Amino acid sequence: MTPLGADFYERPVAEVARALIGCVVAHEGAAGVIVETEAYHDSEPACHAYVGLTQRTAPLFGPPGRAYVYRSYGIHALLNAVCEPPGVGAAVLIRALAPLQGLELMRARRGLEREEELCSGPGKLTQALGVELHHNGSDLARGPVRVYPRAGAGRSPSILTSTRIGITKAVELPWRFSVAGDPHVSRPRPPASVGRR
DNA sequence: CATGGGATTGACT
DNA sequence: GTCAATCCCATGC
Repeated sequence: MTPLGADFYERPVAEVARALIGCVVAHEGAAGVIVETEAYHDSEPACHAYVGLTQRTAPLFGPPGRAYVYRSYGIHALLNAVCEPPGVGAAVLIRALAPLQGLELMRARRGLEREEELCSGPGKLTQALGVELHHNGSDLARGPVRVYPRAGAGRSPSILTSTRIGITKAVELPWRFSVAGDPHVSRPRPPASVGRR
């Protein structure tokens, strides 16, 4: 299986966020299917890159297909995929996974048993996969954190479009994408009626 | 150099 | 439902 290349990420960030649903993230003996994402772009104030090029935001303005990992609330590492051409600050936040492989490793890292709780949130999935701050800027095609295309010939999942959560600015943008009815999506879960496609 | 604010989670009332 | 934990870094004095 060949990981997704830079060309996959070098297009409008909301488009990539939707396309990443169903793709697979793998690291260090564990992997999961992406069931929830959010898009961020330097043109809107909820995005870290809104402040322009700084030490913190440099990876966002770099080449697409790299990881942007940062610490949230002093506790959690959050994983993003950098998108759009160099010079544009944009990324997709990976918000939730359906555990696929390495479940026992995930349980050990999380200190939990229930499969639904292993990766159902952006801070949870990084802990379950063992993704840390030092992965910031790493290449998502070359690893150690890798992203693979949607598996097999199966139909694409039914995807809900809703507003992003946990932010205070630009809350109206419909840039949260999730698999309809999937139990691994983080809370609050979008209502089943919102933006179904 | 000091300060303030999070793209969250889990424990507790 | 409420709330604290805890650290990076952007900003302002």
